[in-house]
Amino acid sequence: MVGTANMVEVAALVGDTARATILAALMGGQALTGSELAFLARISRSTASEHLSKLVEARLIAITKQGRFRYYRIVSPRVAKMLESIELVAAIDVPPRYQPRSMKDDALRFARTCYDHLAGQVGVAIADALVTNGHIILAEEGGEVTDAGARFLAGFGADLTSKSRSRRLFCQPCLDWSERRLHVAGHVGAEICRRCLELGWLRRVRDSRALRLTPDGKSGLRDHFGLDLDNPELLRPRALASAGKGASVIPLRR
Amino acid sequence: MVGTANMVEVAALVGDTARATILAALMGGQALTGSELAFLARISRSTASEHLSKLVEARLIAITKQGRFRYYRIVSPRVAKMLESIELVAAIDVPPRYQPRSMKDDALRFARTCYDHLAGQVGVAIADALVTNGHIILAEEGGEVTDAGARFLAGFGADLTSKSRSRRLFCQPCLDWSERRLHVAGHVGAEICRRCLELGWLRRVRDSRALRLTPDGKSGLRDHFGLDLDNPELLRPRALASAGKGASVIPLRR
DNA sequence: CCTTTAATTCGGCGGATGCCGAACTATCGC
DNA sequence: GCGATAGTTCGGCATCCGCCGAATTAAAGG
Repeated sequence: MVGTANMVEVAALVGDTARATILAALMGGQALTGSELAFLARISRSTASEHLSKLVEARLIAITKQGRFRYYRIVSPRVAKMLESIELVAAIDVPPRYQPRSMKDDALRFARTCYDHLAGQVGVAIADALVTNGHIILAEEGGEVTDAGARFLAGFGADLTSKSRSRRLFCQPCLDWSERRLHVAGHVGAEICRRCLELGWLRRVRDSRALRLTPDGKSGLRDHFGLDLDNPELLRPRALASAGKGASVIPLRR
Repeated sequence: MVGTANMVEVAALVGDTARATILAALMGGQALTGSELAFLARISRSTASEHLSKLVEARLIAITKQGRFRYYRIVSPRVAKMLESIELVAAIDVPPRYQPRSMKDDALRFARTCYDHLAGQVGVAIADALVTNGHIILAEEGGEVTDAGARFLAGFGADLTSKSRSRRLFCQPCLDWSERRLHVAGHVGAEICRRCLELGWLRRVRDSRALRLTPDGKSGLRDHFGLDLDNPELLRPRALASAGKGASVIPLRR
């Protein structure tokens, strides 16, 4: 049967603990070296090398040589989407009561990158705030930036001009597998993530997809998005006074 | 790491030839019995039973008992989406020149069900026709039914009233892995598929996801959608004279 | 040019799992 | 009830493949 044979190969590649750990790490959006990935997956360099060769050959990841280093990365958004969809099914698979928690888990649940955009409680909270304030419309089947939202995001420093296609095309919903709620993906999501890192609101945590919220980020998200991240009720953004009226512009910093 | 462990399990389940064949068969949208699936996957009943137990336990498929028969089906659209996304990556994985062809392949390429909607050349051609005639807007990131499209589809006999949410929410694009072009999924896609089967335009092929185009279907698609399926240039629908003016109503038949 | 570090290749070990047939259970139709 | 058919469970076989360490290649840098 057409397609089936290769589908098996792809799924089998993901269906191994070491390789899945590698792919999950690369889902952080950063390119990593073989040694780093071997360390993260707790396997020897030689074993990692074998896995990486297979993943490259199957075109799930790509390699960039830089001197004696070889950087690996997810090859395309399509592969990232596939991995997300597997994560999502897997997350729902298991009754929540069985999900063990750890410090590391908590960090990931709080904030992380998902290929090129934000996920976790922070990602969901930002999405909720944008929806509450009428900046975007978000549903499982599609998302859209409103006129007010375009102004607001421009003021935030997100560059939405480059991909000029329809407003809807680049604001995609992504179901968060830890929160099981929607967050913003697509070009809009990528820009929000980029800008948060640029502003120093969030910083990458070494050897992890997790992101750490800085004091600047805490106040920035409060002032600009109406989010109080000290409050355990992260999911209840407050409407901004300025919502829809055009937003204050945040200067570039750092 | 949260999520990773189970993602491995899910992917590993798909990453076996017999199980993938079973899942691919169930992607046809019909519930099938264990014996049928054993036959399709060319394994013994006992082996199939083992595989099916695992798939049920992992909640990728569900079971309905009917007397001494047990019918298996894909458990949710989310699982179907995951399988599609794997198929898509797998299809792109392999350089086209290496794809072997067979009679069976050709039937699948021509027309098939994809969980609950149409795929293959016919699926893509219908989507193209709807776009050409201004009935829907379709892009990789989202789809939408126009006012004219709503009238047209109502005339065709598709029931779009039940799910009353936004027009966009139930017209989802789905990238066809054999054609590598978009076709219509979501509620709209499911209704088009249902109606084509109801009208006897397409019929299911035994033991396959493939669909056979009937003479009625050929004339129906020509008259109502402007498609000439005898023409190898399937992908060039003609604009309908009636497009946008409200469409003729097709009576229920069969 | 020699040391150091990154990465690959190879041989061999060991665990995991897909597979079957035979025995067993469940349900139908007579 | 009894035979027939659908499906499950179990034991055992065979194969696959992930893993490691040691040897090898590649590149950087003194």
